[in-house]
Amino acid sequence: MARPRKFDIEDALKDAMNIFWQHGYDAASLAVLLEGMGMTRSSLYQAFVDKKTLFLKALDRYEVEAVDAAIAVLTTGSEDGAERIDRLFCSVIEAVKNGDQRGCLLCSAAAGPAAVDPDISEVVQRQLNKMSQAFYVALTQSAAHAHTSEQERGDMAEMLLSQYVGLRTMIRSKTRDEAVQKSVNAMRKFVGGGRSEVSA
Amino acid sequence: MARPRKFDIEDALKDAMNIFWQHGYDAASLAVLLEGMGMTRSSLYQAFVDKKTLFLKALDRYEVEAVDAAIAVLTTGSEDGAERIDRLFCSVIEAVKNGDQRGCLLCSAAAGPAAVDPDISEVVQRQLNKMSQAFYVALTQSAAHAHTSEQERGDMAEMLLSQYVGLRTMIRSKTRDEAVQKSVNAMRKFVGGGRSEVSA
DNA sequence: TGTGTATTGTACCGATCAGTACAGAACTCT
DNA sequence: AGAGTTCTGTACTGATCGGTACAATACACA
Repeated sequence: MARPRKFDIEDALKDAMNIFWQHGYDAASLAVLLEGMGMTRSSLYQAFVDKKTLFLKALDRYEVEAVDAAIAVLTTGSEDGAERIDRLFCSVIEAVKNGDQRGCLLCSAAAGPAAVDPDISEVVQRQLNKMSQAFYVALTQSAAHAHTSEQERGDMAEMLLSQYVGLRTMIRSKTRDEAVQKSVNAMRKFVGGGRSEVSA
Repeated sequence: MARPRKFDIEDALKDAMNIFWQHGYDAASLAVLLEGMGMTRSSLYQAFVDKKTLFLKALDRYEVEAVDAAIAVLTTGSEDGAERIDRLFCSVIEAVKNGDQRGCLLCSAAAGPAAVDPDISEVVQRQLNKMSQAFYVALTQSAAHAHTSEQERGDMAEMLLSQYVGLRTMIRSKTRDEAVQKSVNAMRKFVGGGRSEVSA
C-alpha cells in the first residue's frame, strides 16, 4: 500500500556495476550513476544507502556475474585443468580483441579504493582468494601439475592470480594488444595447457 | 634580479612524487600536495603549471628514481640474467616485509588515470615498455633462457612485466604477505634464477 | 472515494575540488 | 636609494562533490 518503485533493483545494480566498471569508483560520480541507472537521487539513496554501499553491492554483483564466471571456466568444462587455465587467459585476449578495454572491476578496485578503504579491501581480497583457489583446483586437476607438491601448486595458483591481475590492469591502461598477447603466449606455454598453439 | 624562490624545485618534485605514490593521483588533492610539498598555491602553479603537469613530472621523476633502479637490477650486478630477475622480485618482497604497501606509482597510474588520460597513458606505456625491454635483456643473458627463440624471450619478458604489475597492484590492495610470497616463489622457480632457495 | 504509505522529483546543503587574481614582499641591478 | 622583476600569501572563483529535506505523487487498501 504505497507508491510502487519505477525501477527494477537488480537492473539498477547491474547498471551501477557497469558504470563503476567503466569509470572506476572515484570517476563514477553520483551524476554519472544517476544518469546511467536512470533514476533520481532520492531513489538511489533510498535503495542503496550511499555511494560506497552501492559500490560494495556492485562488487557483489560483479562477483556473481564475472568472477564466478571466470571460476567456472577454471573449474569446469574440460578434463584437464591446465587447458581450463589456458581458456581463461584466452578469453581475456578475446575480450581485448573485441575492443573491451575496461579491464576488470575487481582489479581496478584493488588498485584504487581497496588501497584506502578497509571494507572494500575486504571484499576485494575475498574475491581474489576465491580466484586463487580456483586456480589451485585447476592445477590439481591438470596432468602436468597434479604430481607437484601441494605447496608448489599453491604458489603457482597465487602467481597465476597476480598474472591475471597484472594483465587486466595493463589492458585498462591501454597497453598494445600485441604486448598482451605476448604475455598470454608465455603464460600458456608455462602452464602447458592441452591445446597446442593459438586458436581464438 | 628578482625575488628568489624559497623552495628547491627538485626537492618539491620529489615530495610530489611521494605524495602521488602514497595517495594516488585523484586522492592527492591540491591541499595535500601543498601541505606535503611545503609551498603555497601560487608557487606550485607558477612552477608546475597545473596538477596534471605536476603529475607527469612526478612520473618522470619516478622513472629516474624507481623504474631505472629496477632496470638497473635487471641489467647489471650479476652475470646471470635470471638471477637478476630473481633479485628484482625478491626486492619487492623485501619492501612488503618492511611494511611498504604503497605498491608502485607506475602501476597505480596504469590502473587509474592512465585509463582516462592519453597523455598519462603515453608516459606509463613508455615506462612499462622500458621495463619489458630490461626483462628481455635479462632473459637473453640468462643461461636458462639464452637458447630460446627471440620470440619466446619477448613473450616471456612481457609476461614478467605483467606479473610485476599484478604483484605490486595486489600489494597496494593489502593482499596478505604470504600470498605475495607464494606468487614470487612460483615466479622464481619458473624463471630459474641462480640462487637455490629463499634468501632475503 | 478517501486515507495511509512508500517512492519520486527538485531544490538545496556544506564541503571540497582545481585553478586564478592581485597586492605585497624580497631580491638584483642601476 | 630607487626601479624593475619575480616570487609569495591570501582571498576568491565557479564547478562539482556526496548527501539531505521535503513536498508532490501514485499506488493499495478500507
